[in-house]
Amino acid sequence: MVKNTKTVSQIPQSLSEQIFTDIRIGTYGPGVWLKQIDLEERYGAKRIAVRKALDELVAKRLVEHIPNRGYRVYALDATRRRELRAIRTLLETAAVDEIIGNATDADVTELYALAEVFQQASYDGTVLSLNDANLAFHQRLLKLCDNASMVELIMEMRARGPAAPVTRWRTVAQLEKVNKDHFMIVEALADRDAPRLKAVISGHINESGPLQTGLEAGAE
Amino acid sequence: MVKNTKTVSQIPQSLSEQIFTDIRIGTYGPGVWLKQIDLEERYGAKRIAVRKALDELVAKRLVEHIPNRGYRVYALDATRRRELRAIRTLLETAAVDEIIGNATDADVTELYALAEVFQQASYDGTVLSLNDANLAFHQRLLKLCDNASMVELIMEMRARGPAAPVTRWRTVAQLEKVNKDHFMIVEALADRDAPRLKAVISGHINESGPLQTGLEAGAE
DNA sequence: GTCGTCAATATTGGCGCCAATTTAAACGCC
DNA sequence: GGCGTTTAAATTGGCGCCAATATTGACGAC
Repeated sequence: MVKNTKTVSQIPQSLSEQIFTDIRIGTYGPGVWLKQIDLEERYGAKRIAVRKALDELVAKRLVEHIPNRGYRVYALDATRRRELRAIRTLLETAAVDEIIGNATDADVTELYALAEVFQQASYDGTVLSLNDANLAFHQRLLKLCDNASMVELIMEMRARGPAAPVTRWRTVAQLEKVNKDHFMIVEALADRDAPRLKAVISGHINESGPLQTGLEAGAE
Repeated sequence: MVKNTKTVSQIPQSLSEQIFTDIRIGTYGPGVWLKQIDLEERYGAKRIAVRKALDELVAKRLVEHIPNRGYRVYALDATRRRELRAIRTLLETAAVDEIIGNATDADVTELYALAEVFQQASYDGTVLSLNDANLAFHQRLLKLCDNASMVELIMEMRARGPAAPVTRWRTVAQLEKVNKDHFMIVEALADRDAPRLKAVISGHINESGPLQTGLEAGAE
């Protein structure tokens, strides 16, 4: 129906977005030091650009800056992750009422297609394409929310969460769970069933990356 | 009871905080261009520091950056303000349950004292001291919320809102309303009455700066 | 008199260089 | 042989300079 597969932000990427993507993919794990010289070489960028990008990532809470030491990938502890999930649950379930109120049949059809794209990617896709497909699905869903500021905030909170390989898509079982969730979301939306949609989304946030092993954060 | 009047962040202020304060106070109104040279002189800072501070404020959504044009104070339109109020209402009412669960009698006493400090400042205080007193009250209230990330987020959302003289503390009547709200908040908290506290806070957010005149935003 | 064009001015923004600080290593002392 | 101290290397971070870009004002044509 729709070919919105990986048209998220392909070609014109700023440096901070490139680094962001690499953090998401797992190139730089939690706690890893981001040396300016390395980044200069890797992305073929000048010193100034690297610093600016790093400062932007600090503002986005993805990287922490320690004066005269450098920048390192932020490592969320278990408490922070829990708090973040609580915030996301609150925001994303709150958005449901508006979403359901605005959803047309065409929207439901498109979302179903995007859920299928993700399912396909979960078999033959890379970590990157999985992330893209997942992002596309959720962005399409949130587009139905009138409150644009709320949508931005939700996306920010999603970005703050732990990166991909460490906590998500870790096992096939979890991937299956996510897939199932997506289709349940579409279903609940098709039925205009707000309570069910909220329940599914809540579960999607809180049960997709369960039982954190706790052996991250202490890199280097 | 407590002398926490203006011990918010007095002496060791970063440049971005200084500019932030000036925006809040109304030195720089919405839409005003922040020329780097002017800021250099005003705060006696170097060019680099000014740029870094401005970039930080951009990240905080208080200033917008237009390439090769410069930085200007962000001017929220009516829609954005409404959306922001909705977000704040959602977050701050959600925090109420935890707040009530954790509140001790000592907390209530301290909050009452802070409400009185604000009341005093509303008679003989400057715009700055009013802001400080208001901030102190709300920070003390939020300290009762376990979810530290949520508290941070709420403070961020508060900071994103419109600055002081334009929309808030505009009339004596509004100031009275705010004062009354503060004491109603303390009262509802003393009674551990969650629904009432939520209602008061919701009103505090949505009715304190009512009926925006609409004659801001177009400065320059 | 008004509009379009062009020069002059002002402002932003990138870059290489160097000082300040930290980290790692080597050395010598106990 | 282990540990504290000193020295050397590496990294970060600030700064002045200059090019790129936008804006203002003046000039001239219609």
